[in-house]
Amino acid sequence: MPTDDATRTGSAPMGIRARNRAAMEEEILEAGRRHLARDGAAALSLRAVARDLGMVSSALYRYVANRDDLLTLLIVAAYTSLGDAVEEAHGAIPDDDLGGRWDAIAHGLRTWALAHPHEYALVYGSPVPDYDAPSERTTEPGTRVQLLLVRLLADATRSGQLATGEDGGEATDLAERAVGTMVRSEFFEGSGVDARTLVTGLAAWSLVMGTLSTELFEQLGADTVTDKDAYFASMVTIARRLVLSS
Amino acid sequence: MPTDDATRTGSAPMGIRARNRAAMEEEILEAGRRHLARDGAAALSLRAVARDLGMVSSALYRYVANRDDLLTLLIVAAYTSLGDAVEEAHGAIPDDDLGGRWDAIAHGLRTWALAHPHEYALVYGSPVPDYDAPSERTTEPGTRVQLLLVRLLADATRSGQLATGEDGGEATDLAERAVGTMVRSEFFEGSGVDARTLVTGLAAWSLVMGTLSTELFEQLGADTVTDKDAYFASMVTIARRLVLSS
DNA sequence: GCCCCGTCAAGAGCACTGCTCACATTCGTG
DNA sequence: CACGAATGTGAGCAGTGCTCTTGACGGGGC
Repeated sequence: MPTDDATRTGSAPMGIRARNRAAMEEEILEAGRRHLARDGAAALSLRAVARDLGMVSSALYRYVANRDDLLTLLIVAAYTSLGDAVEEAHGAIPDDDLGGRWDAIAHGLRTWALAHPHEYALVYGSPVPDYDAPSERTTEPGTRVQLLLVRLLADATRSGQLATGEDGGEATDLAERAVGTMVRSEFFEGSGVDARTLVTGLAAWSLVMGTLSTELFEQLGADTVTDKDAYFASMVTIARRLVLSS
Repeated sequence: MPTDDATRTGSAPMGIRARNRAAMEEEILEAGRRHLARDGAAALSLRAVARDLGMVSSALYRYVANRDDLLTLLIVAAYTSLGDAVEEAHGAIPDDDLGGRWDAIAHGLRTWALAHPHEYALVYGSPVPDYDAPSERTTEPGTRVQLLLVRLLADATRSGQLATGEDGGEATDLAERAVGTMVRSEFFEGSGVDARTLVTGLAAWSLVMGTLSTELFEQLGADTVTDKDAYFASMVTIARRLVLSS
């Protein structure tokens, strides 16, 4: 009498291993995403995923090194899904409509986040305890949206559509200290973006992310905000005016 | 031969229950906070804190209904600790120095958050799976900082130190739709704060929270920001200028 | 055609978790 | 002082991640 996972009732009728490895990995990711959507990252259970796939938990280790590895797979999947969604929304706007591009990025982010709240929490929420994301696998897919932002900043700089900050040298000094080396890295090579602009752009981004996190993580209180779409739109507008003059 | 928690070696020599209930609850909270700081909320283990206290896990249920209840206790403790810290920082600034008060609130928040990262994540990070915070116990302590902000907005309105937004009626309409009923609630009774101002204030707050979450949850990338203090100060300044003219 | 070895799944087992319950002990109060 | 309420104990159930041994299968080399 089996004492482990074999308590599952039936199904998985024929030739599990007929499905080749790639398909199996795809199926695991799919099941993982289902469980993520239902229970969240911290409660993600390898055994449950295995049960879902009609196999015993230990068999899953043929495809996935451990729970952290599955988490990593889900993280890059989330980043990819998010990147695709935001890039698509952004791509529908003409290049010279900078304000429209900003709005498209922000609202695209929110639309995706509302559709995939747990995946949003996975990548932008509090880190999962005892899990370190391997940066060599996650940073590149996790930078795609930020890349759009930087391009937007560069285009705004080039076309002279940056918002005019009236403040003096104090803020510029602070900005230089904060992101000076970053703005002079090869990443910003020839973009014309200066530290002051980058900091403002990051502020706009933080404003949007903070708003979104507050909404998704339900810190708004129940009846404070009546129209969440209008609320987010207000925030996006304020953030846009921080960066762009148009 | 015991199979459960009794594998602890010794100690707890005399009269555990000599310490009265209140002291015991305090001790449980203390130990819970230690474990929270080490392992994070999602990994918080009742058995581990019981072990820490030199008793068997089941005994802990005399004081705490279940894991969620312990979590709730830790949440209100975190909110209280945060509220105390921020209120103290804010209290050191003269009432008429509105900009100073804003900075004190923001930097007070960050100082506390850096000192208690896991508690910050507990209250402002992604929600713990399968846990619903009982709002009747958490909202009141969780609103203290926001209360300071609202008072600041009211004072700025009263003394005419609000930043002058140049944008037209569109943004005002949006703001009205977003927080209209909130700004007319008894909470804002007689404060003079209008929807447009409230939205701007919430934007400033979201900007700060977004910045802080990004820093604490390590989404900044390793070598992007060189001077995190300067970075945060930049953000606080930008946020302040969103709201205040001074 | 056969055999050998790599791939894959199964299941047992270890250490941990939350939670419940029957039992024992002890304290404080009537 | 005695009794009842309060408190601590340990066993037990169901679940978790992960490891290890065992066994079934099947394709490539001879």
